Amino acid sequence: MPKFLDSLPMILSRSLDDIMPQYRSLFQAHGITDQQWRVMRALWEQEHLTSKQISQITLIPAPSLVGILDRLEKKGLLGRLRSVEDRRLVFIRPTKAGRELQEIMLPKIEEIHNFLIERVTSKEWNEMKRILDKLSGHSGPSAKIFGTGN
Amino acid sequence: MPKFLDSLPMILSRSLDDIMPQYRSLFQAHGITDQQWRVMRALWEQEHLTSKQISQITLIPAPSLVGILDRLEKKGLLGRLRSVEDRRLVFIRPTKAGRELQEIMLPKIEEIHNFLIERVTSKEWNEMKRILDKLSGHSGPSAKIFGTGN
DNA sequence: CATTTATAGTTAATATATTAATGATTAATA
DNA sequence: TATTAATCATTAATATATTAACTATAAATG
Repeated sequence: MPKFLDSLPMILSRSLDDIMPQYRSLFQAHGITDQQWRVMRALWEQEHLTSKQISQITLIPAPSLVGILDRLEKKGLLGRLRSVEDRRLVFIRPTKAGRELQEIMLPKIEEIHNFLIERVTSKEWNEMKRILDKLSGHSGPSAKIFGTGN
Repeated sequence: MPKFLDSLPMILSRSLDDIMPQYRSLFQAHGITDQQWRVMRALWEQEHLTSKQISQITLIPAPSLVGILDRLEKKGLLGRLRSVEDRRLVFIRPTKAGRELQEIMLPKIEEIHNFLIERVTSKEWNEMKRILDKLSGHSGPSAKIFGTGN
């Protein structure tokens, strides 16, 4: 295999390209996009999040999030509310329709997830996460010495 | 860890978000983007590729590739040439400037690559690739029964 | 208290992803 | 051979990523 295809970015991109279509057909069936689902999903466990928090949880960059929230708001799936204590903050909450969508989609999402991870053993799954974490620099010796501090 | 963050898309996206900045600063220093480098890199081993082939190698979707090739052509890093045998094909070739950029950048890219994989053992690196391949459905029993045929 | 500094959300400009459709060309088939 | 089907590159429309800059607000500091 040429080295190019064996680089970490290409390996990860290839995996994403392989698995995302299996999720995407579900997203499309419900009229939302990958990133729009990420936001709705983030609101499942905590339905009182600021834009900043959603950005951090979903890994969606803040400038992208603005438009995504706009579209989800227009679809009636969530609402924005500016904080009164700190007027810089904007709280995001799912609407009734948003919560209903979450409840309909979550089981199907978990089905896909289970279908995927059934391809490996529980040990392999954990190994993969551990190794990826090391590659990201989140563990190992250097991680304890140099921290980004974010 | 909440289940959301433990999904395969989020795990892979997180890893990409962690490692790409290390490459990106190099790309920026040479005035190109991630995807533009992917194309130039693909032309390293075979400098006579069609758009279709580049799309497959780089995982860049064909419609995106059009603009990327436009910009690389405008920067004088590659040229397009329509095939005479099959006039549907367009051959892509790096220019002299393009080959020079490849030669300058490749060693630095490999430096970053080595820096990253030094975080894990050779065994772990291969394990990770094997497990990701299984998750993608490229190995294991099902892969031998159901093929996409593409 | 006045000024500086930091933070959250946003806008702007450019590049890329996604899906569908189109034009030109070639291959397959009646 | 005339027609149909398939293929490659491309365009179009919408959504998102990336970087820089900007606004409003709050915190820190002199």
